[in-house]
Amino acid sequence: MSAAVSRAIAWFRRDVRLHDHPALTAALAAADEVLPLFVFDDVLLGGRFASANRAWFLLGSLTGLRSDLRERDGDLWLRRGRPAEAVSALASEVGAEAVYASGDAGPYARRRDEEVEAVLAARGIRFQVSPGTLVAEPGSILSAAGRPYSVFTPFHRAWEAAPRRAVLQAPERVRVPVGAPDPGSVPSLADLGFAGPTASPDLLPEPGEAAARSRLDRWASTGLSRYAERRDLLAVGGTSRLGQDLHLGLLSPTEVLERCGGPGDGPRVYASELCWRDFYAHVLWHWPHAARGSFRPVYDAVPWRNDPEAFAAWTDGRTGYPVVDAAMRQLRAVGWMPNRARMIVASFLAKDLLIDWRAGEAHFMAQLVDGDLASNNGGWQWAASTGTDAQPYFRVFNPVAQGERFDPEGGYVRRWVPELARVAARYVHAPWTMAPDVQRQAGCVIGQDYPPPIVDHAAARERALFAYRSIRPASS
DNA sequence: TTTTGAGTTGTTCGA
DNA sequence: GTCGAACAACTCAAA
Repeated sequence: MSAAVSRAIAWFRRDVRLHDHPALTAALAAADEVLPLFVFDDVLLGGRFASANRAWFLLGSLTGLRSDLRERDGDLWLRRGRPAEAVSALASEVGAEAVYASGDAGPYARRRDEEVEAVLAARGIRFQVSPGTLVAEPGSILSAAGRPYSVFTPFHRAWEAAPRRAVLQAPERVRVPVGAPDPGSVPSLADLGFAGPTASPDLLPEPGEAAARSRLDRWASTGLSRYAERRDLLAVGGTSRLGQDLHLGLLSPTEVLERCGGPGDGPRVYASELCWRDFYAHVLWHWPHAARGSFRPVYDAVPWRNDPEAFAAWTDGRTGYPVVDAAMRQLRAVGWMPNRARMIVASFLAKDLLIDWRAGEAHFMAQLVDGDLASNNGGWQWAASTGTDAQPYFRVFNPVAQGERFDPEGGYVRRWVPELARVAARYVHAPWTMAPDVQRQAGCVIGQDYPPPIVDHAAARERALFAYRSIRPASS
């Protein structure tokens, strides 16, 4: 190695892309030779929120990143272990002067990066963090009093007013260090400890940046303009389906926001959803305790029921409420469900079944190909009325009314609950109301072909209201 | 410091 | 069937 040649590592984490990548761009600007690296972190792969579906999506996306880098004379180095050790060992081995990475606002990621920075600093290696996983950097959106926001609407106003960085080009060439060690091969899912994705692979989104970019192209040119009217319609598929691409950073949220601009309600409402993603990441940055318990600690006292059978009925999609069961079966089959369905099943678990929302949060993280700690946690706490800017606790979704409103023809429930295939629309969200002869004619006898409701919604609602009221400090 | 207006996504009840 | 009010007070953000 010549003394005149400077070297850096570009450490990929939740930014598995080449387009609009500030950390990679900074590394390439600062160093003559850049070594792209991904580290399989056993803490994440085996942690409480590990997911075979996301691991599958990650592996496919890393394969894509490696081939994209190779097309640019580069490569992708793969290591496994504790990041502080793996990154610093490789940095020393190749004589890197700096390590560049995109910031990650999660509680574990912050601790990990503090440790990495310290270990690198002890060896005289700089650790530089760039933006790239959120539109606005955590800590950058504050009220006039300098305090973080815990209500969405004022956050949204400040977020819209904040300056935005420019979208960056993908590099044309990535020159890697001469004589660098073996890059290593992409492991199998089994190597990472997973038998296989829990969803059917042909129903999971195609991994990789190229596939994500074509999803973005299609979304920006077709679905986006009708997003506002169609996002909640369960049978329509009016949402972007870009969640996994944003979670893994196959797409930069800044670029997605720029591509999805324009007049009309569709772009406006979609941009606000990107803002929600930032909002919940900022909330966890400022209040990391929310990752483990209620944002408002008083709600840790809700008397949740321990009911493994009811929880299993919920995860299996056999609660007897068609829209809940359809959504839970879709989740298991394809590793995804639309946001409206997430709200319905979350409300059902937390309110109708009065089961701790954290059990539902964990189930979602195990299954969702787009599972994201901050967004998932924020959504669950919203549904359970325990979070920032939560819905009032006395709002309890009625699963029949939600079904009738957002799946009026019943196409969604019939697709995922085939027992209901021949039930007429007027009964399809409450099949137990069919007279016995109608049940027989529809091939859906309650208690035989399809379960009766696991709880009576009206009674369950009263139970939830009582339970939540009981822990209010003002109540007597 | 005090005050005031506002707060993603609903449901139920009674007129 | 449609409509408005009640739900139950609370916290936040900003004037």
